[in-house]
Amino acid sequence: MRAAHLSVVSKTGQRPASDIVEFAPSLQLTGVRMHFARNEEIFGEDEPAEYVYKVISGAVRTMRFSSDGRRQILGFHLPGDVFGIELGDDYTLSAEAVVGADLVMVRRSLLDKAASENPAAARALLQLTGQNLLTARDHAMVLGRKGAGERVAAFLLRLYDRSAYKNEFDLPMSRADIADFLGLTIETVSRAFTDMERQAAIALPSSRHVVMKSRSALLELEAA
Amino acid sequence: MRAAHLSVVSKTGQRPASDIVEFAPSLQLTGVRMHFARNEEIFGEDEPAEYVYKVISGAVRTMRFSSDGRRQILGFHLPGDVFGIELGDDYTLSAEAVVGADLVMVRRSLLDKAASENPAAARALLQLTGQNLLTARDHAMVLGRKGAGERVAAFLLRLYDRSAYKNEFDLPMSRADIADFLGLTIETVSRAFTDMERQAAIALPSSRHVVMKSRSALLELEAA
DNA sequence: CGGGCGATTGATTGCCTTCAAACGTGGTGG
DNA sequence: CCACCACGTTTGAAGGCAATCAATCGCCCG
Repeated sequence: MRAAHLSVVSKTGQRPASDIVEFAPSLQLTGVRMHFARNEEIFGEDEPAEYVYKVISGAVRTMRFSSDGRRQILGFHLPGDVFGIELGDDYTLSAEAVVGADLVMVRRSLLDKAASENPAAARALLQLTGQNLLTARDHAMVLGRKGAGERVAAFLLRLYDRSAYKNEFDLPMSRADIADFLGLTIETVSRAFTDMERQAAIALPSSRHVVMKSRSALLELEAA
Repeated sequence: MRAAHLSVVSKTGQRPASDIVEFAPSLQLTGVRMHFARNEEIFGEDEPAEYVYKVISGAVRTMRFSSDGRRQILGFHLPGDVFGIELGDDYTLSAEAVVGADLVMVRRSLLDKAASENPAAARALLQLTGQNLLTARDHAMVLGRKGAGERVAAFLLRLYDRSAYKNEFDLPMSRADIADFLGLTIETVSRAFTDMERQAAIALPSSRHVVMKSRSALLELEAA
């Protein structure tokens, strides 16, 4: 599983197809489209950072582990998102497919070359990194200063804003993923969902499908 | 206080002096040296991001506030550190001097110009942003998955590693600052210090002076 | 010497975790 | 087709850790 992408053949047997990744209007690079199965590793921490990825469909989680095995999910990546950008030689986090996912992988050397030759490309790369930084800081705010209910509300609101703006959306990730993203436990996340349903802020036709019943109620629950 | 830097004269009456900031060996820009008094605001969130700063002496905290007033400190900046880099028009966080601090402030337009004209400068700017991202992710790990004692131990270890490598060092910031950085309360931080002293991992001749007695003990306390 | 602020310590509360059990659902094999 | 199993989720009960509330201490400065 670990080296699946090195051979450019996923263990699920998908054939690669050439594709184009648009990092920005002025930065388009060719890559290879790949499919990863649910829970399949895309890359691991400390491996050489050879590729950059863009999500076509599905969802990806990036994460780090502490020495005693605790997992912190640093982000979820949805269609259109780019992940796996590194400045050093190795990945500083791991990535796995949350559900079956189609990705385009672009050789990192291509991106580096574009950035060094083309100021607009360099600018786009900086923008992407800067955006990641803003997101990480927002998340630090959530982790450092919000209670359980507030964290889950913030999570749903952010996911809602990122989804194609419909009144309802699917959660690609499990309660365990959400818990490890928010610094909580599975049970606490589950209870928060139940509470929000009880308060008629959302409805849960199934555990992975969320109906927004009152965005403003969620905003209040987010509090901070 | 808020607009102190716009006139390039601190309210403490220091006269500015021209100075050079080295962002990287290949990126040196001229700026103005300024002094900020303890707790003086350097810039505020949503203000135009007109300057970038480098710490000459003292210490600076960058932070954000939630709507209900809770404060999250995102980082402490010590001599040699650069802060205040933004990609958008406005600052996305606030900065204050933790103790009296000498800073060099460089017009952001100078940095942008250098980055757009000089690939090495663009590279240096990207590196700085990327380093900030790594730091933010490390901190997310601390906030999301560590207990109180572990957080304080991690904080001390990181500060120790950043200090001129001596066996002891001063804490420029208050317990309240540490608490708001680690997502804890003043009391919990204080108890963690007391515990570490009791376990002979550190000594506290005064509340702001730390003597490293056993780095390995602290590493164990950091656990994750 | 007094005042004020930051830090420490103690007592109690409360929220989240932990431990435990039951539920539901999707997939598989009989 | 249905029984059964596995896994994810929900729910309940109990415990623990950090927050809160409260008081004292110590130190710097006036």
